[in-house]
Parts: sequence; structure tokens; C-alpha cells
Amino acid sequence: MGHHSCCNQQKVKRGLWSPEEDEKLIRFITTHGYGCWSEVPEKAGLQRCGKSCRLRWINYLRPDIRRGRFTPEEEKLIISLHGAVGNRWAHIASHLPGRTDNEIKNYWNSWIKKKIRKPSRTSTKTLSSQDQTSHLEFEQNRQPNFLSQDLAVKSQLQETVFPLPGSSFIFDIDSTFENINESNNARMDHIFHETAGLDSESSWQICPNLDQVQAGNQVLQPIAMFTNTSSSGLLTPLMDNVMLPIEVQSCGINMGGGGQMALDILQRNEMNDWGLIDTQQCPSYVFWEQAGQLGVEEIVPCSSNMETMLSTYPSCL
DNA sequence: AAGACTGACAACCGCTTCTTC
DNA sequence: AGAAGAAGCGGTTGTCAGTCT
Repeated sequence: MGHHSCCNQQKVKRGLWSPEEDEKLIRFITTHGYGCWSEVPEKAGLQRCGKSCRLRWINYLRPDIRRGRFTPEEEKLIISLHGAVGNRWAHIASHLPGRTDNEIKNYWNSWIKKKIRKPSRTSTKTLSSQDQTSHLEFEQNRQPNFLSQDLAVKSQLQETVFPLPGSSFIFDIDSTFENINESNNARMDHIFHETAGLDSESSWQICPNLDQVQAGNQVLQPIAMFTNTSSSGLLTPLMDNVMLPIEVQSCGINMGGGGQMALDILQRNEMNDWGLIDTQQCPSYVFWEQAGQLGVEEIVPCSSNMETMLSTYPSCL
């Protein structure tokens, strides 16, 4: 194709750009514009291919470029957007004025490397004897891809995006709030009471604007931020402290803010019946049932709630 | 002191998508 | 409609300065 052949031409320079080359390109673009990139090098007096000129301008020289370290807000946004749209760097960059897809991609890749190297807080936590029993039980059911690198990365992301303070609660459900079916509602009700520390008589409901839960006479604030890209492919507006319904088909209840992770895991395992994550203290397992077989996959090892959940929902086994 | 390692980021490559004729 | 070139995109590699051993 055009670029490939143009870059193979003899006397075309490659590698880092010199200040002189930068100056030539800037001078040309600012006076003439760039209309057709393949014509730029010749007109600007550069021994580069048009593609290289374009990249240099877009990623480095254009005046509206923003350089320097990412702010915490930008970092958070990148993490959130990546959780929603994956490696669509150009899409992510469009939400960060002055930042390039290349810059964000580089940032992401080095950040991920760092995170993988650094042992996670939860994965190094000592398990209680109760935890160890539960952990052992499910070790035996591990899937081949258990604790894959991909999963480790996602767990790290989850730690960052969903810091999980002990007294708060977060959850998402398998349908829009208007369509909670009875069995899901009952399970959610039970889990909610336990998680929020309510007595069994206390009633609760999701407030109409979906950002709070009314429990008895107190209003509780969810801490989670969810994204949903499942149906339209469009990016759901990201809002801190707002709980959005996530469409996890037949997924049952998902607590702990791992909606997208659950979806990934369940889809990867072609789960059609139902699945459940129990994650009060930290993310732990996704369960699902298919053809009479229990499937289980770990998100982050250990959960002090495992026994409780198993006794409450014996159908997990 | 010197070589190995690491992180940051610039640049390239190959493929896909868009545009033009 | 479809061929060809241009532009866009994401994965990967290269470079270099700083740090570690």
C-alpha cells in the first residue's frame, strides 16, 4: 500500500526526528496546512515519508498537544474508559483533550507492567482458616485459565477503580432496575441486608435517580462506578458514585463492582444459566451453573464471605 | 566503573477504514 | 461498483536516560 511503499523509497530517513526536521515540518504545516500528507515531505524539504510526517505532527508537534504527566483525574478517566471500551486508544484519547492515542497507549502499557510486577494487596493477604477452607474447595474447581495474567491485570484494575471500603456496599444486577425478577430480587435482598448490616426487617429500595439506596430511614451511598457497553456499543456516561445497571445476561447477582469482569468471565465460559460473585471484602469468585456442572473462576483470591454465601445459596454447589 | 535492567515515550509496521475518482 | 491511494488505528519495536547490581 501507499505508506509501505513510500517508506521503502531510498533516501527516506527513519528514526528520531532532529530539531531541524521538526522546525521544517512546523514551518510548512503552519503556513500551508497539511492537505495531503504524502506531498508534505517533498514540499517541506524533508527526507521522510508522509506517514512519518503525519505521525510526528499529530503525536508531537501540533500546537494543541498537552504534554507532561497525566493528572490523577486523567488517570482515573483512562482506567474507567479502558474498562468500558478496551484498547480503543483513539476513542479514549478523544475524551482527553490534548492527549494522543499513542501517549495513552504508552501510559497504559507501562502502567500495566508496573501493576503486574507489584504484588497486589489482596493476593498477598494471609487467609484465615475459614478462607483457606473455602479457597481450597474452589481450588479444585479451577478453570484452566484461572489466575491468568489477564485476570491478574483485571484484578489490579478492580482494586484501583473499586477501592471497596468495608462499610459501604456496591452491587449491580443482571437487568435494568425496572426489570428485577422475583428470585433475583430475593437474593439481592438477602445479600443487601447482610452487606449493609441491616436487620432482616429493614426494607430498602433503590432511589429513582439510581445513585442512592434508601434503607430504613437512612440513605446509603454506593461507592461504585459501573460502565456498560454491552448493548449499544456506545460509551455510557461515566459518573463517580453513581450506580448504573449493567446488562449481564442471566448473571444473577454480582456484588463487588466487577460487572464487566463478570461479563467477560461468563462469556468466555459460555455461561448461559446464571452466575454469582460474592465480594464483600474483596472480589473473589464468579460462579455459574451449566448443564448441572458448577463453574467457578477466581477474580482475586480470598473472601471472608464465602461460607455465608455457600450456605445461603447452596445451589452454587 | 561498567554492564544489565527498567521505564518512558517516540517511531515504525501492517492492517483496516475512508475517500476519491 | 470497485480500484487505488490516503488516513487512521493499534500492536510492536527502538531509543535513551536513569537506576541497579
